Amino acid sequence: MKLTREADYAVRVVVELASRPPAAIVPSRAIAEQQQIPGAFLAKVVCGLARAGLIRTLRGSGGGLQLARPAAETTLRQVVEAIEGPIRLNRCLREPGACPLQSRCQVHGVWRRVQELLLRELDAVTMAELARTPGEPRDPRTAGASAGAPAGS
Amino acid sequence: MKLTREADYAVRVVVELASRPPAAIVPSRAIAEQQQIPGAFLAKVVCGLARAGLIRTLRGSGGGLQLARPAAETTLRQVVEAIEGPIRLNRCLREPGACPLQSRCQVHGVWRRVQELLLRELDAVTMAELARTPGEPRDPRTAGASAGAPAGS
DNA sequence: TCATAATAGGACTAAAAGGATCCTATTACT
DNA sequence: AGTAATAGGATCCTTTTAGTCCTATTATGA
Ligand code: FES
Ligand code: FES
Repeated sequence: MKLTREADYAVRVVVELASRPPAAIVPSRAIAEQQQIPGAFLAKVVCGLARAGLIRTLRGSGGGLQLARPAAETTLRQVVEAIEGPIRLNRCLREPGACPLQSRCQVHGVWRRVQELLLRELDAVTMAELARTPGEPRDPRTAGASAGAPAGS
Repeated sequence: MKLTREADYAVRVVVELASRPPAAIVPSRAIAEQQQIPGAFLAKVVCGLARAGLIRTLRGSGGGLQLARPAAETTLRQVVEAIEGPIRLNRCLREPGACPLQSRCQVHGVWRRVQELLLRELDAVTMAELARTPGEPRDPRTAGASAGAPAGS
């Protein structure tokens, strides 16, 4: 019932890319330092993101990572599912027929409803929104654009 | 991002108990058959539920499981958390300070909001509601206490 | 052009959690 | 007291997760 570490890192990577100028090429090492991700582990995360088509990678000297699409067109759900696969709260929601009791299972409907709610929520958040730093002004120009800033923990 | 199997089983156990007469004593074997849970694994699930105080166990011949409280007073969240521990979508929501970036992390607020939503939803569902079978009538023979071995399959 | 340095890509290994099973202690019934 | 039925806990195996290492690829500069 919790996000994997890899997915957490993935989100940070995309947010970091989204908070830079569009189509900027950023070496993964810079992202690792900025977001406190173990450098060696980052490679694996990047691989998953690239395979899902969310980012583009450029090898060789002067290479790095680049958003494949505008940040506003990538949702939080897409990033998480790129790493973890489709979000299904329970096994029977992933493989219909896995549970022989499904027809008379009273809880099934609840899980499905909650999952739908969760997905809708994650779909509603785009990387562009997350890129606007609430407390720390990364880019001064966009400082006034952000709406109500949620309070930190 | 998915429920553990053990928690899934736990919910079924409590629902099964809730759908019988109040304070009924049901041997775990009957529950295992009714809910298609591996009999040997069920012991572990039961142990967790009993330790959390959700059910009461009676050892020895004629013993079995029993709801510790009225079904209406136990929520879906309580059952899940009894097995999995507190529901926290991300590590930084479990241990504040685990992530050094928390102050400037843009995603944190989103996770917290979604988690809050999820918890509220699970809190709103009681075992009594789940016990009422929506469309399918439960087998009348097994509605009583521990009579004999229920008909197989 | 060729050597070199910088970079991502994928294979590999250790650790943790999940899933399941066995055996033992306890109770009631005969 | 003996016996059968039942939960409780300890234990083992499997799967997933987290992390590291090495290799292939590309641009750059001598
Ligand atoms: S069959 Fe899906 S939750 Fe029970
Ligand atoms: S610090 Fe909690 S999500 Fe980033």
